[in-house]
Amino acid sequence: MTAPPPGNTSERRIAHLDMDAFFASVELLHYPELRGQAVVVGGRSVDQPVMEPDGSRRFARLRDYVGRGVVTTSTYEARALGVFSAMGLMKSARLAPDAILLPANFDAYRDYSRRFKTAVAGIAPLIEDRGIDEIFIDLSDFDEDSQSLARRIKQAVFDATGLTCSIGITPNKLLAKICSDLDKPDGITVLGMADIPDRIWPLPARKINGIGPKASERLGKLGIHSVGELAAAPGELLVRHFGRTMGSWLQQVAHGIDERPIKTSREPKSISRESTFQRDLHAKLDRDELSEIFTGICLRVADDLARKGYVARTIGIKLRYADFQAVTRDITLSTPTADGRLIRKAAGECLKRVPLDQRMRLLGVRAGTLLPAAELAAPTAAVQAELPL
DNA sequence: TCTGGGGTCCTAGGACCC
DNA sequence: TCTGGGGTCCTAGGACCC
Repeated sequence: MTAPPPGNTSERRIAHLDMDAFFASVELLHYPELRGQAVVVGGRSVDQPVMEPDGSRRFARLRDYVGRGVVTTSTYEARALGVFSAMGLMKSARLAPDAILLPANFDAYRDYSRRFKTAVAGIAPLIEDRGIDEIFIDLSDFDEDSQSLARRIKQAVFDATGLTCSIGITPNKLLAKICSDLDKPDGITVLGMADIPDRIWPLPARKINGIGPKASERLGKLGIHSVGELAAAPGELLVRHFGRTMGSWLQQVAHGIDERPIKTSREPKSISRESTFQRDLHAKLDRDELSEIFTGICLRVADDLARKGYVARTIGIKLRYADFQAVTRDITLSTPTADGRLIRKAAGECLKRVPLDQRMRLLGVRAGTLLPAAELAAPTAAVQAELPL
């Protein structure tokens, strides 16, 4: 490799790889007869397909669903009918009553997730995990041109899983993330900083990772809809409306600037479990049922902590009332723990600090300020020195 | 017939310490 | 009597992402 010219750092090459309709595509591997149909994955306690005497399979339909589930993923055919992730299943049933409904099978998705990540790592090892179905890859050290590199990675993913993905390759994570979405499914998009005015500025500001529904609505009220309009907006206007941090960030990203490095590993910050009830429950009227659920959630958090090897110094609860308003409470312990009974006790203290006159639809427990369990077991010399004899 | 579950990051006020 | 500021921890809420 040649050294970058003085006064000019060499441009990085960052890929974002996004699996196409991941959960739904894994399901289609198992039920190939559903290819080409509107298929939705989601819901709790959705029936597995039933094998008929003639060897065909009978699938649940969206119209038959009753409950509080949401769409986890849908095939492109279902999306064409207006059915997208996070939409309530009851609502999506109105749009696509005949769509096939399959229960989520997370063990299978995790398995395929490992497979595609391993396949990519065989080519390019500098990978940042971004969840079950997407990754960033640092390709800066390759000499190969981006198109052929992308084709090679996509082929490796397909060979390992039978699944397609879409890849964006650009100088940073921000642009790569936008670009992997520009030619979906099964696409490759490569661009450099010089392409920003033509390719990025016409896009809605909402396409930027970090500009969500609230921020894009506030931008809209300022007459800013596209990334280009955001780039043209006076910095002082953005800072006035969004604060200094967010305002200057908006200005940076609108010009495609993003220096965040690829993070190949990271420690978890919190571990939590939550549960939405089949029906809204009342603290007093449904006391026993609620107490059992609460303890169960605490024990699952304790189990997760133990399995992953962490102890937590803060324990918190989350509660969502029937009107969907959410409240949280948390408490810091003097000693970090992964013990289910201590977590239950701490969470119980938190629950006492919350109004319980309204019915609730959700209860959750969170363990935060995590510490590797090994560090608790072996206190440092400094800590030991402070212990009384 | 509304709206899952697992996360991260940011803000902001008050306590408390120096 | 009036006048400080910075830093960190704790807690609550909210935006956002997959």
